[in-house]
Amino acid sequence: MEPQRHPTEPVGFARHDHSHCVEDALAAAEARCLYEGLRFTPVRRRALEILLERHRAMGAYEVLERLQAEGLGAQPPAAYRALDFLVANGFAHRVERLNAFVACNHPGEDHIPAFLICRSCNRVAETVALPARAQLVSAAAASGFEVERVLVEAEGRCAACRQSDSE
Amino acid sequence: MEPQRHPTEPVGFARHDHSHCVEDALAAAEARCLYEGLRFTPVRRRALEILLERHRAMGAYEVLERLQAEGLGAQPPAAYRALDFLVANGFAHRVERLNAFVACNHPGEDHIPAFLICRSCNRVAETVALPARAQLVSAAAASGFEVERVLVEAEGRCAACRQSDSE
DNA sequence: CTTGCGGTGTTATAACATATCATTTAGACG
DNA sequence: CGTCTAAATGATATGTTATAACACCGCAAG
Ligand SMILES: [Zn+2]
Ligand SMILES: [Zn+2]
Ligand SMILES: [Zn+2]
Ligand SMILES: [Zn+2]
Repeated sequence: MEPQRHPTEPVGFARHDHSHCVEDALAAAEARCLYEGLRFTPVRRRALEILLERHRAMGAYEVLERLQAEGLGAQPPAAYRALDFLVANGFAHRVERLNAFVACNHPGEDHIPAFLICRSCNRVAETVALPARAQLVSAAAASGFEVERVLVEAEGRCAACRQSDSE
Repeated sequence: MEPQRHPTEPVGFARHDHSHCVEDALAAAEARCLYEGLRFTPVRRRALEILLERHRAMGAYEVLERLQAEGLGAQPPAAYRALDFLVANGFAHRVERLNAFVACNHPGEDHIPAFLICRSCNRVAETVALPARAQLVSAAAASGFEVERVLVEAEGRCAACRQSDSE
């Protein structure tokens, strides 16, 4: 119900002060919405908070469950609408491989995300994919294809899971 | 029901001799299965043929429909099993963005596919993503993440669709 | 023959996503 | 302040994609 307070919760695959990262990201989102005239409604705010709390990719129905528990929308469309808003405005990304959503690690930075997805613990780390995009754009140009959006996702195993495997 | 015979049917976004390309790919798959001791059963063979005929990304249920029409399996698992076999052995790829499958353009070549997906006509062209993989692997190494599989998909518009747009 | 394994048939259900229409709310405007 | 409008939400229903689970069959090794 309330954010986890352990100061070294893993995010992506690194440890960090989780309580601050949730608060900061939420505050930043709030500020940016105000600035850009976007409506950061309770459902949307809470949906982002849910993604941030876990710092994992979460399915829409998983988010929905938590919204329901607090009376913020009871049906699938509520969750999808909130998540669509977050994705459309760069507060979160959709991870195609998992049919799931994850809070953005570089909000407000105008970037092309790339994801590292651990197939054991399902955690997701976000990095950037600019070189991949450049390569693809030039490859595409040969056939007259115009690239609008690029999606880069790597599947593998994170350090922690590889470690625990060999134990 | 029977393969399209138009000699300049588009594949990916280029034109080519489609009738031969279906036959050739099927024969090559057959040969490779024989060589590697894989069982190229009627359902699997026909599923690949269906993907090749269209040379588009097809949903599992779309493939299923066509299999059903020929009495080759009536339920979803039949299609998923056949498609899983094709993907596992490199005869086809899964396009995550579309939750769909497409016959491989470089069978037997041990490659990392990248896809160009036209958001208008839904056609898919396959190209290669080696540089993207290298970049990702090195980015991942910093956090101890081991990349096993890389997925690169670009969304945009093909030459034909851009053309017809401006008309 | 018989035993095991891979492939298939079949049922049921899980998981993900959207169309549609009614209702409410927030803000713009006169 | 009222009233209009557009955006957001509520609610119902349904569509789409994917898998779990178990039964059965055929083939080939032992
Ligand atoms: Zn991001
Ligand atoms: Zn892990
Ligand atoms: Zn391929
Ligand atoms: Zn097109």
